Amino acid sequence: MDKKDYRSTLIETATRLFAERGLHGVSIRELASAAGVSISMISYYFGGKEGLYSSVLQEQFACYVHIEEIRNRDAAPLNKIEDYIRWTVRRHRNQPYLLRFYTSELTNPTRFFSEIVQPAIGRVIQVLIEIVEEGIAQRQFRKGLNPVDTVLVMAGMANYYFLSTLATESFINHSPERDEELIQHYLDIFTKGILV
Amino acid sequence: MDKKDYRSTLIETATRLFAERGLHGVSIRELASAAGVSISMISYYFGGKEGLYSSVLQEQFACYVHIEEIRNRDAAPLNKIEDYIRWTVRRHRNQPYLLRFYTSELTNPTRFFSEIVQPAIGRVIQVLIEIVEEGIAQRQFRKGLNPVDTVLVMAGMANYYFLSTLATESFINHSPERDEELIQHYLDIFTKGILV
DNA sequence: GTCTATATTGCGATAGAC
DNA sequence: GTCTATCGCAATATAGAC
Repeated sequence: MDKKDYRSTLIETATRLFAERGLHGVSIRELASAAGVSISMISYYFGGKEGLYSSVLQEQFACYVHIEEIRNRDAAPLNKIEDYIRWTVRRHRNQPYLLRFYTSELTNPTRFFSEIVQPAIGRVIQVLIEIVEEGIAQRQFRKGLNPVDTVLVMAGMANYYFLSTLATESFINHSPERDEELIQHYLDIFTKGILV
Repeated sequence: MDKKDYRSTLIETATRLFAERGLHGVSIRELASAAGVSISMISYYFGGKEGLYSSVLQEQFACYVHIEEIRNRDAAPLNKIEDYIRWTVRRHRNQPYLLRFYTSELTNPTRFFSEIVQPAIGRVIQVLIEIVEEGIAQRQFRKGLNPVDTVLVMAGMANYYFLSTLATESFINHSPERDEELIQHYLDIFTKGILV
C-alpha cells in the first residue's frame, strides 16, 4: 500500500467496484468517496465515468499480449498448451477481477467490448487453434480432432474453474494451494480422457 | 407472437433487456416503453423493478430441476454425462438469454443470487460429481480421476462454447446446425483425450 | 490539482383519475 | 387494470474558487 497519486488510486478503486457491480452498478459519487477524492477528479483525469471504465478495461486486458510469447516459443504443441493453462491460472490469480470484466463484457458488452475485449480474447483463441493444428500436423495429437472444438474445450476448462467459484465455494476448495494439482488434473484429462 | 397479457409481455421484454444490459443497465421507463405498457404496471404486477428481475430469474432457472431426471435415470455414468451435455446445449438453444443471467449473476451477483442461482448451479455440479464417482466405482472411468476437477472440465467445456460466442463469432461458426457435431467432438475429447 | 456548489437530467415509485 | 402526472431523490457533469 504505497502512497499513490489520485489517478492510480481511482483506477485501483474503480477496478474493484466495477468488477463487483458492473459499469452501471456504481456511481461516480461512490467511486470518488471510496477512493477518497472528489467526484470532479473523475472528469479531470478520465473525462467521465466511461473514460475511467475504459482505462480499467485496458489495464486488465493488457496482459493478453503475452499470448504472443507462448505462440513464438520454440516448443512442442503440448508444451504450449501447458503454457496456456498455467498462464491462464496465473492471470486469474494475479488479477482477481479479470474474469469479472471478461465475462461481464462477453455477456453484457459495453461500447468498449469491440475495441478492447474482443481483440484480446479472439487473438488467444486463434493462437490456440494454430497450436492444435500444429499438433495434429506433427502427429502428436489425434488426426480426427476438430481444432476449433478442441480449443474451446481447453479454454472452457481453464476459465470455468474460476467462473464457477461463487456457486461452488461452499463445497469445492478453490484455494491457490491446490492450483498445481488442478493444472496436472486438467492436463491429464485433456490429453488422456476419462475412460479406462 | 400470440396476444399476451401485460404480465407476460413484461416478463418477455424484461428477459431480453435485463440479459443484454443487466439489472442496473435498464430503467423501468425503457422497460415499460419497450413492452408497450405504462411504468406503473411494473409496480402493479411485480412490486417494482427488482421484483420483475426476480421473476425473470426464477423463470430462467426453473429448468434446472431437470437435472434430477438425469440423476435418476437408470443408465451408465457415461450415458448420463452425454445426457448432461445434450441437455446443456438444448437449454442454451431454447433459452438464448439463460447464459447472460448465469454469468452475470456469477460475476456481479445481485441479492437474488443466493436464493435462485446458486442452488440451481450448485445442485447440477453436485449431481455431476456423483455421476463421475459412480463411473470410477464401476471401473468405467479411470481410477486416478479427481471427480471435482473432472466435473469442472465437463461443465466448463459445455458452457464456454456459448459464453465465447460474442468474441469468436467473426471466425467460428456457432450455428445450431453444427450442435450435433459439436456434442460428438466434445464427448470424444472428454472420453479419449487429444493424444494419439 | 483539487475542492465545493450547482445545473440538469433521469431515476424509481406512487397517488389518483378513469 | 391501466393510465397520466408528479414527487423526491440520485445520477453525471462542470463552473468557478482556491
